[in-house]
Formats: sequence, C-alpha cells, structure tokens
Amino acid sequence: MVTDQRDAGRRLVFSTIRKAGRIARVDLARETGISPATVTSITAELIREGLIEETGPSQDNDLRRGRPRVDLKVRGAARIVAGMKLSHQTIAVALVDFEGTLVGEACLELDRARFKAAELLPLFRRALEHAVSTAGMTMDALAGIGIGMAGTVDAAHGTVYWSPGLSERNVPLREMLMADLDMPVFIDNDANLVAMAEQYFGHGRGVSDFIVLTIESGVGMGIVVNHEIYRGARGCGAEFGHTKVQLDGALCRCGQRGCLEAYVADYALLREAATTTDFADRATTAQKLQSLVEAAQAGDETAKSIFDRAGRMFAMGLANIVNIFDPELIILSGERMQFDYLYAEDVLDGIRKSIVQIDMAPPEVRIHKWGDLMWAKGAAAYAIEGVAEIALQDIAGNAA
Amino acid sequence: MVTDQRDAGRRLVFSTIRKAGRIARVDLARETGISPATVTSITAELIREGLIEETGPSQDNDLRRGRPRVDLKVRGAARIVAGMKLSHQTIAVALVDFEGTLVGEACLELDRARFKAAELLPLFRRALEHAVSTAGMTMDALAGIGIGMAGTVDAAHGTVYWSPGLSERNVPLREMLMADLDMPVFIDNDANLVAMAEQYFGHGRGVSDFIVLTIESGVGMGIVVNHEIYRGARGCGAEFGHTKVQLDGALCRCGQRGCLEAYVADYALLREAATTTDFADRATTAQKLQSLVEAAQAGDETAKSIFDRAGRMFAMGLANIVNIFDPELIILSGERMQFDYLYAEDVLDGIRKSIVQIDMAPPEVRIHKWGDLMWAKGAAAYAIEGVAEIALQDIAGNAA
DNA sequence: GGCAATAATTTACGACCAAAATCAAACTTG
DNA sequence: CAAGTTTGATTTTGGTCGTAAATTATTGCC
Repeated sequence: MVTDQRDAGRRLVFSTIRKAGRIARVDLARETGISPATVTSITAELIREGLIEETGPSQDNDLRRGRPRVDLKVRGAARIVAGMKLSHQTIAVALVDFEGTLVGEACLELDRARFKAAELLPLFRRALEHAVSTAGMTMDALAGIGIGMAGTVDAAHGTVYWSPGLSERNVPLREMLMADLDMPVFIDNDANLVAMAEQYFGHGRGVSDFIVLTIESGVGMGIVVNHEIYRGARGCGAEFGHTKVQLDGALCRCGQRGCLEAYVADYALLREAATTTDFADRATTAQKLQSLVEAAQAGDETAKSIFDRAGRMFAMGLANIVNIFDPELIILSGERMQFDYLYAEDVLDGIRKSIVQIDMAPPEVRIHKWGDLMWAKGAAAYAIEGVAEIALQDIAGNAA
Repeated sequence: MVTDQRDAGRRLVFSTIRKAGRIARVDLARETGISPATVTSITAELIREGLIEETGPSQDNDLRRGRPRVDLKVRGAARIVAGMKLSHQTIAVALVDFEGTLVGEACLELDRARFKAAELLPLFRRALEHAVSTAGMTMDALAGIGIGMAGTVDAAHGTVYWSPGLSERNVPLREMLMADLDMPVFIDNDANLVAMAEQYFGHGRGVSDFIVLTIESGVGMGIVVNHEIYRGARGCGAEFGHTKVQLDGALCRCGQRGCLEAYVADYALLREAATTTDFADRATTAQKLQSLVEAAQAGDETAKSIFDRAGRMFAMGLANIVNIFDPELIILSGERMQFDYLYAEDVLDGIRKSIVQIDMAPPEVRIHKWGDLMWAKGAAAYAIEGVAEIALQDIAGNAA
C-alpha cells in the first residue's frame, strides 16, 4: 500500500496519454487533476522506462505565447504485441506496436473449422511465426498476445467454456498458450474485443458507456460500462444473439427457440430462402447470401420480405438493449456489406420508435464498416492493455 | 488533492463498517488492506466526528485469547434521514437513522393521482411534518431526504422527465424541494431505490452485480454493477417494463406495442379478464385482481391461461436480462402476494431453459417479499448514502 | 533587447502511511 | 495468584509522495 497513490497516478497519466494520442504536460495536469509538479515527475519516470516519449513542440505552438508545450505520446517501439482471431477455417494475426499501429499481419487457412485444444496450439504458433517472420522480427520481440474467439469465454480465468472452433468444452486455453508460447496471453470473446477495438481505435474513444454489435454468422455484443468491458458475473460476454425476440419462435443453433440469431444470422436467412429458392448452384454461404441480396435489390418480394422481417426483429432486439442500458452510443460494427439492409434507415427508425420516449435525444447509432483486421486489432488492443498493466506494475515493483 | 489518500481511506473504512454492521479494527485493517496504525487514526477521527462508535467488546471474544477486540459500528444517532415514495394517491414516509433502523413512519392519502409540481411541494412537506411530529422530532433533526418516484428520473440532476404522479414533464423537482425544505434532497426512480434497499438492507448486501425487479402497476428494474446503481447515459433507470417481448404485440400504456408491461402488469391482466368476466361488482383494481387470482386458484381455465401467458412472457423478459447481463443474483422484490404466479417454479424453470447454457450454475433467483415500507426505506438508503458523502466531505474540508 | 506569457522543473514542506515498538487487556499455567 | 502468553490497539519513527511556491526555460511582442 505504500506506493498506492503514485501507482494510481502513473496509471491515470499513462492512460490519459494513450487516450489523447498526443498531449502536453500542462493539459495532462489539467485533465488528470494532478499537479504539474507530479506530472513532471511521473512522466519523467515513464520516459526513463521507455513507455512514453516526447514528440517535440506541439503543432499549435505558434498560436500561443510563452514557452511552447512539448507533446508526449506512447512510445510505439516500447512493446510489440500480437492479436489473433480464430474464425471459421482461418486464423488472422495482427502485429501491432504499443501505439496501436499495425506493423505486420498474416492469415492462416485451416483445413476444417473445429479442433481439439491440443491441435490448436501449433496452429496458433504457426500463424504467429508466419506473421513475425514476414514482418522481419523474431518471436521474442513480442510482449504479449491477445486472442479472440466466438463463443462463451471467461476472460478473467482464460477459460473457453464453449466455442464453435473448439471440439472440447471448458478448455483452459490461456494457460495452455502461455505454457506453449512463454509469454502473457489474454483471451476474450470476439465481440468484446471488437468493443475494445472501438474503444481504443474507433468510435468509442473517450465514450464511457457504449455498446458494440457485430453480425457475422452469429450476432455478438460487447458492452462498455464506465470505460470498462462489462463481463457479467460468470465472466461471459453478453449474449445478444440469444436474446429471445419471440415466444416459442424460430429454432436456433443453440437448440432454443425464438433467439434473435435465429432470425438475423446468415443461416436463418438462407433456410427461409431455401423454402422457395433452390441454391443448388451456389457453393458457399457467402455466395448464397449474395444471390439473396441481389434478388431483394432486384425487387423479388420473397427475398425482400425475408430481409424485412430480419430487420424488424433486429430493431426490436436493439431497442431492448437501449431500453435496458440507455447507452450513450451504439456502434454497429462489421465487415459484411451484404448486411446493409440491417443498417437501413427503416431499421434505425424502428429502434427509435420502440424505445421509451423522454425529452432527450435517443442514443446515437453509428455504423462502422471495418476491414478484415478489425477482430485481430481488437485482440491486439486487449493485449496492449494487459501488457501495459504488466509494465506499470513492473515500475511499481522496481520502485518499491 | 492534498488529502486524497486519507479521503479514500476514510470512505473505504466507513463503507466497510457500514457493510459489516459491526467489525473490530483488526478486521477492518485486514479487509481494507489499510495498516492497523492508519485504521486507528481514521476510526479515531470518525469517532470524534460522531459518525461511528464503539459497541464494547465483541461477542466472540471468549472464544479467543489475547486482548479482546472492540467492535465498531455506524452511530445511528449521528444523522436522521427521511425516505419518501410517491405512489398512486399516497405518499409514504420512513424516518430512518444512520444505521438504517426505522425510527418513524407516516402515510398521507391524496385525493388524486396526478399533481403539478408546485402542488406536490406542500404535500411532501405535510407528509414529512406528520412523520416527524409523530416520531417526536422536529424538522431540523433531518439531515437529508430521499425520494422515489415511478417514471423516468435523472438522479444526477434531480430532474423528473416524466412520472405518472406528475402532470408536468421535465420538472427540476430536486432543486424545488431543496429550496422548499432547505436540506439535501436526493431523487431517483423507485425501482433503483428498491435495488438500493436490497443493497443496503436486503439480499444484495455484499453482492457486486445484481438486478432487482419489481412488479407493481408497472414493471421496474434496478441494476447494480460493480456495487453501484447503473443509470445509463441519460441518467434514466432501466426500462425493463418497456422491453419488447412481441413484435407488434399487445398495446401498452406507453403507446407502444409488445412491451412486457402490456402482458404482466395489473391493467394488462384485468383487460384480458374483462373479455369473459364482468367485474362490475368489484370497485378497486386490487379487488378485481384478487378475484382473478381466486378464480385461477379455483381452477378456472380462462384465469389460469391469463396468468400462464403472463408468466411465460415474464420468464422470457427475465431470461433476456440474464443473457445480456449475466448477473450474479436476481432479486424479485415486491409486496403483492397475488403475483405469486409470476414467481412460481415453472416461471423460474422457463428462465433457466431460456438462458445460454454454460457449464456453470445459472444466476440465483431470490424472491423477497417486503412490506409496504420497502420503497420508502430504499429512498432512505439513498438519502443515507448522500448524507454520508456530505459528512465525509465535511471532515475532509475541516481537516484541510 | 527587454518584457510578458506560458510551460516545465526544482525546492520546501507538510500530509500521510506503514513497520516496529510499545501499551493494553484479556487468558493460561504452574 | 503472579508471571507469561496471546492478541488487539496505539504510538513512534522513518520515509514516500504530492502540492504550492519559486525558479528556470523558451518563445512572442513591442
């Protein structure tokens, strides 16, 4: 407890710098409420440890009088971390420096979708080694690894209760990976990591309470409350996709009925479409979906009604989230352009009509079309957070 | 910022004492992580200020050797606060001491249900004066007042956006009351205050994340995240009752369709029942409900089916909460015994079947049948929290 | 070139916490 | 029943830390 106060100060200063990107000491003092003297002392310490660096005089100095302010920023070269995402038959890797800039990437195609945990370890390692060598680095340049997986994951304990990519249940994957790779590993539900990507690099910067929704083969949700990912009592991510929108409704992959996912996920759309359309000539799910979207755009009433219902169900589920959470901001984050219909103006309108009316603006809804690497960058953000925590604790330990 | 650390220590020590009820200094030191020396110094300060007191040797001293431990507790007489709840045509008042023990109560019947804000002020005052004089005290014995109202309330700003008891919208009620009564006033949504009552006095003691649901004429929800009431971005409580459980479903009082409330609230049950039953001989809502419950218990199929549907809708809504929040504990809190059917084993079973399955126990569901004063005690708990905060800040101010 | 303005650092000092020592109040034991 | 033991609480002591004030640094302005 002896260095408690200093510790808190360091954390606060460091995270303020990271959130700001670039910031001068004066502003740091003003924002954190810490006195300039202490800011000097803390930043000196962080510079000495190599975690932050000066970037030279601020841009806007010529507008001011007096001694020019010197901006500080996180020192990108301080640490390199990897973010990985296990998707359907692929492992995507992003190498990212301490500032969050991408310094390398790789993608490993897999021959199937489900693996035993023991089979997965060498695959992760291979993907990682590939990314590292392509970037001209070695494995020991990495300070930590973040991993995102679909399914229910207990981030605190690093246990994967269930994942579509794993054929086993209750796998202590984090422990296994840490033993195998010999570096800190952080695992979380992929939707949570997208939320973290938004918080670190996207629309969620500086927003205290927001919600991120992703639509892929399933529907994922990440909740940020008070600047932190909310994980619930059992450490599992929020299961928006299995929110019930219809009593005894459509059958879901999870075995229950009426889940939102059973109305808006790709398999749900395709099984409806299959009633009237023969998709025999289309091989992949993506191709089938593509043709369904095109049919709707061409005016096919059946296809349109499928999307229409999915959109209304989605609006209802989303309105429920708003009614329960009253977030400041909702981010619809994803890469699938063919899902545009879900983000259409009518859907957003449906949400607005379904939330409790007060004389204040409803939460802002933003649509964020990320590229393929979003997931992996989210995982990297999680790794950065964990590695930064370790670094700050190291300083505290050395000082004591 | 100079007494930052001491301030945090004081807060921590005081809240630990309050949570524990009675606790010796050694245990305080162990629980808070603060050194015994500092605990001595802080507790001495709090005793000097009259906020806590020694209660003599602990009960279990004869089981131990060595110097007997001396328990500390919050000094009840330190402050008296009032909690008030505005319900349909009544104002309930609870006078509570700093420990939370009831020292007086009163109830004022009103001649109608909706008032202008300016009309409400003298009514609140009259109810308060009645309670105070009945308890043999004077108004200036009160250190603060907590008020609970149905509707959407911004607790931070003390604004009532809308309430069934107010004929105006966007009323700065807190400001008005503080000016009128000349003491600190704290206002919040009634469901949030029930959550606080559970946190302070009920099943929620020591639980970090839980959810409280109340069913009255509407359906209310209070969310506790990380030991704090979650209020959302716009400061309004969570609107569980207006969560949608059916696309284009039953019409709700709020004007929208498919709200949970439109299936489980008393008016919803009665309007269904009215289709086949003539309630002309029953005057009040409560009497009508009573006869409906009796009919169901007597085996009337129509009545049973009404309750059955309400129960299934309730289970669905509740399961959604679990899927989204994954709380440690859910408390169904209320006073209406006739709503037993909603808490029946089938309903709980329905919830368990509708949540995402992982290999861990589902959240515990507890039913808490409070008396009439629950709401007012919740309001009092809120007032205690606010008044304690003021007291601790005063100490910090004096010290500086 | 000196003055004003603003940023950052250094200095002086008091607040605070924890470890160690001490005091206090019981029980145990011979 | 007196000395020792055990455990709780307080006091003493040493050192860390943060802030205010003073100082130094660096530029713009006249």
